[in-house]
Amino acid sequence: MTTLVDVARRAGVSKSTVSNVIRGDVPVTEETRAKVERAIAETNYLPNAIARSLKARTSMAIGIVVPDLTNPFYAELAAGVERSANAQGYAALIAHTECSVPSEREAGRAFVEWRVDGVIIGGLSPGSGLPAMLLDHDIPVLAASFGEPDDSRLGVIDQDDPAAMEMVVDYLYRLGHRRVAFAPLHLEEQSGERRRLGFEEALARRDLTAVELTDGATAIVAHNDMVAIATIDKLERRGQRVPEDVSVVGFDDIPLAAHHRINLTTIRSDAAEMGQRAVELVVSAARESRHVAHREVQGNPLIVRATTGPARV
Amino acid sequence: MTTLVDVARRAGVSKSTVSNVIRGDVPVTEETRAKVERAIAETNYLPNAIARSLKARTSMAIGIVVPDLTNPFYAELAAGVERSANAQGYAALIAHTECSVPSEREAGRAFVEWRVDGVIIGGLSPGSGLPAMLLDHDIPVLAASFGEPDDSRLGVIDQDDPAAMEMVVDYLYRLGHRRVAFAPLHLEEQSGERRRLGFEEALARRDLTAVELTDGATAIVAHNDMVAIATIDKLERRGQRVPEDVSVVGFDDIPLAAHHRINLTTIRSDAAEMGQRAVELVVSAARESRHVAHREVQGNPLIVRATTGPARV
DNA sequence: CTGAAAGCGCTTACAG
DNA sequence: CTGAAAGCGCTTACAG
Repeated sequence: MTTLVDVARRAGVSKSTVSNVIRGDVPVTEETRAKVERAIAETNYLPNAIARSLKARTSMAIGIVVPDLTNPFYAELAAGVERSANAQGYAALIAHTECSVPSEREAGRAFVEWRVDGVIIGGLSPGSGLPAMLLDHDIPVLAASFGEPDDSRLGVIDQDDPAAMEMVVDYLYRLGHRRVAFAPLHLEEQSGERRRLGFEEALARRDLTAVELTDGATAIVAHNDMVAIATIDKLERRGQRVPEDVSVVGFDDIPLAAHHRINLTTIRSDAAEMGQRAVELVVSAARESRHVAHREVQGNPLIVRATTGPARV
Repeated sequence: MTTLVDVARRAGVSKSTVSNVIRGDVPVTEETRAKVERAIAETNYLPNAIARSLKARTSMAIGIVVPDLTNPFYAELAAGVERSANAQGYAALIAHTECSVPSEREAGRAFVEWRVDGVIIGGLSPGSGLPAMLLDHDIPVLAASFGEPDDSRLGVIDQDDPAAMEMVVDYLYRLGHRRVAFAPLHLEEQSGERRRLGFEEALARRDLTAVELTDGATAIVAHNDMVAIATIDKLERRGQRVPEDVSVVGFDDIPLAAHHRINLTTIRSDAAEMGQRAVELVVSAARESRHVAHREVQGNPLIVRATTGPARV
């Protein structure tokens, strides 16, 4: 692999000069610039980012951790992060953790070893030590789509789960539903409990309590769209009709939710834009070598489609 | 951020010694090891991977490029790659290109600047210069799920698109379909043409030629499951029934294809296992500093489900 | 404007 | 077994 000194030798200048023309923030004679550029082109030289990072003390890389790339919500979040990171000149390191504590620990270690300039977390195991670990190593961290601000250094782009659950329960209540169940995530995820709690509190305000999934629910509120879609699958294979026998509502509004054959009532959440905003916040924190320490909440409207209807009497 | 010399100072030894206990391949007194380990624990030290990489001349990172993370096929491929890369101690750098030539160029530049040890490509724009560029920089490259072996240095885990298309067309032909159309990808992708070509050749063998999508097709073969699912959506919104009026077949067998409400007839392809195998091949090539230069073909069975039926007469 | 020198944080022979 | 030294490929003041 050709290096800076190869180029310098070929162009007959010092390596400082080559570095100067590459970075472009030091004036250079038109003539030397031409010589150097020719040498670069001839050797197909591309600077070694590793060496540059070592000296510059910034990796120009940002980490992203998602529980499950296979869930369109996280895929879009990751894609959004990747796109805007690149646009700002950052590389994206990805970790897919399945909310397993060892994976999270591994990802944390890798990210600090790589000295990433920031990390964006899409989901975590309950009580995960990842954010604190990263924060303690002076890496700005932002929790996207979840997160109690238990650590004031943490950045958060949150969803208002309780408010969303209140809307959902209100809507179902008006449709006459009194036996409502919650379909949790298969993974133990941090905000999982928060959604379920919000759901239960909304029920309690109406003097209702959640029923078991298998206990004759007339409506099911799922932790997210993927769970909702899987729930519909199970229900229908058992011969129950959605929404005639049971209503189902999701969370996320993944693209598939709008499909003619799915047509899922759900809570909208904009993963791509969340990813983009997350990068903005993290990158500006990194540039000022501080933590994000900022919290904002995304609005989450209810989208009514065709998997919900009046309660069966 | 604490460094090796901080640890050395605290432990009262040289930095070589600290390095020795960390890497563990040079014998060290039990006593010094203990001192060093204590210093490491007290300072929360984690070695700087960037410095290590610079010296070791291997980044221990592998790049992955996918056209669209949001397509479950690519998401699973990426997840498979990420998982096995991590298992082997490699970090995963991701690029989402949407088959745009500038994104591909950017990704290529970033990967060689980072001196990644190898890259796995899930899809590319037609005639893309990416593989050659990487290969010329001595980075092993593997094309997963597509790829003419136009460059013998390239690794390929291919699908036998012509054989798959022959199976599909054979199956539809037996069901009586004679007016069959192809639904292409919205992105211009390299293997897109190959699938369509295989499809047309299979038709030609039966003295048939493809009809336009809008020209009264009784069956539609889609480039992949996502396209098939979108096609079903369009068809049904127009009031056509699947499969009564028109049959639809996909390619990939993404998890959703098996959903009760979708139940898509499709060609199976195992993205996760392809990702894992790809990492195996690329990592062993990297270790021996050679190109992958190996080609294998994944088997792709036809999975008949409920979006296909006898041709409407 | 250009170049020599120091240094980023490690690893790796090589002495001792 | 332990440490001093050189070097990975850059960048960054600082002379000239």
